[in-house]
Amino acid sequence: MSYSLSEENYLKAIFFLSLGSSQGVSTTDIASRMETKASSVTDMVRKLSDKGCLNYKKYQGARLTELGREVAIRTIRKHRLWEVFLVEKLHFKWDEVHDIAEQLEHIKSGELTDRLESFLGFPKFDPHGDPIPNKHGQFPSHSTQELSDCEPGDQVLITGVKDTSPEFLQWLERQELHLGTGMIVREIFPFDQSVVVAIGDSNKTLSQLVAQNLFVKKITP
Amino acid sequence: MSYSLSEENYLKAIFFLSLGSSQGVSTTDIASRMETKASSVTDMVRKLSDKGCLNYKKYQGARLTELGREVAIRTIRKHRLWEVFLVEKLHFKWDEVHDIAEQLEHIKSGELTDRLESFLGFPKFDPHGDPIPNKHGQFPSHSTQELSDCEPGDQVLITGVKDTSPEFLQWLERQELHLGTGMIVREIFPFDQSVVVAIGDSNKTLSQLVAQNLFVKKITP
DNA sequence: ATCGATTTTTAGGTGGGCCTAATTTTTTTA
DNA sequence: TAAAAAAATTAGGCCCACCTAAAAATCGAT
Repeated sequence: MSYSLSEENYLKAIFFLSLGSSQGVSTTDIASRMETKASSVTDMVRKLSDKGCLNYKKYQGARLTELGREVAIRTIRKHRLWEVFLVEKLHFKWDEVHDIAEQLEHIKSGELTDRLESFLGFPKFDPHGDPIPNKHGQFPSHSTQELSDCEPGDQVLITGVKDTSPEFLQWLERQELHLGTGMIVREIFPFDQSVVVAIGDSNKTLSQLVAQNLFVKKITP
Repeated sequence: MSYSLSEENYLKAIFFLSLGSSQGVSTTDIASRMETKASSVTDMVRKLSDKGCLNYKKYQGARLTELGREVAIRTIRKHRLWEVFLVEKLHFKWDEVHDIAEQLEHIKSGELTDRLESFLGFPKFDPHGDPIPNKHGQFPSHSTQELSDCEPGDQVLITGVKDTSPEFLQWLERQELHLGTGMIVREIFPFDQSVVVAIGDSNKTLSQLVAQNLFVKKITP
């Protein structure tokens, strides 16, 4: 069975919307994420259901089947591997790769994906710190601890970003905050939840919004 | 202006069909090359004409405009660069890359193409010996001398193949005939035009059909 | 429980790219 | 040069992915 570009994009969207809730995903949420109309979603959800990728009953939202999950994960895998390629090999910046990877992820060839993975040295995370599933669809474990949930005294490494928009990524770039950057949480201001961190011998103040979008791993020194 | 996958494929087909004749390209020829129906071609040719890629008058065939030529060459450039990537970096065999490159050639990003070219070291020829246009659309010169047109005594290098079908490429592989392989033409049998060549210290007999599909460069020792 | 708001689906339409069948134009050949 | 053959176009329809507008189902508040 083969899947169109649109089908793959819908399955990916539904996969992400399903994370952290065992409920079916609503038509509206899918429409909002895909930037289409609810009626278009109904059409596609029905079609994907016919193809065995979704469980769907009218007015009850969509749930991925095992098959749908596989297709979604395969697509995510390709997307993230291509992002690594674009950054590591072609020296794109991490805020420039999303749109191109969005196209590359639909190239059909399992052999290509696996060879690309090998060529890249079996990376576990993409340039934004998101985990890359292996060819069996298993994700490496990764931190989902947000900087905003840390406490003064914590020593942490930046391991990923929740918001991967070019705007946020470029801002991080200008602040010299990268994956792997280590810092110590000094203080959290109660009135706006902004976070003061020490990096090397200088301090930086990060807004709550920024802190909520940085994934970190605590290191026990 | 953006071009769909189909539009790019039509322009590529018309480009190749235009080579070596300044006539317009017939609907039938395009249909045959694209494996579609003549009526579909009429539709698309009209559309591409509206877009300024073709000059087309009813019943008179299609001629590429400068714009159409640019789009075609850009697509060919991408195709051939990706083929180099697949063979050189991912170690695909030369008979395996066509279908994948056929998909990759439609990825939209001039920046990607140029960075890929640089990453690959500005290759001049693809794995089948076909010339890769540079970013200005200029093709490097290459040999179009067929082995079948050589004469006994000629020393030649294989520089390309005319037929790039997997069948032919695999056959060459099994015969240990590669790009860059050098040989001396020993004899051409008049009754079937088959060619005897010496490679190292052994002789091989190549059928006329094979010889007509091998491009060579004569070397003056 | 019912009314109103919200969500979801249905109905019907659009453009892209393709098809078959019928028709028209051009070319070939007798 | 007229008839036959070939090539090209038109007419009309299909499937995909999308849309708007209208209808139906569900949810929430009183």
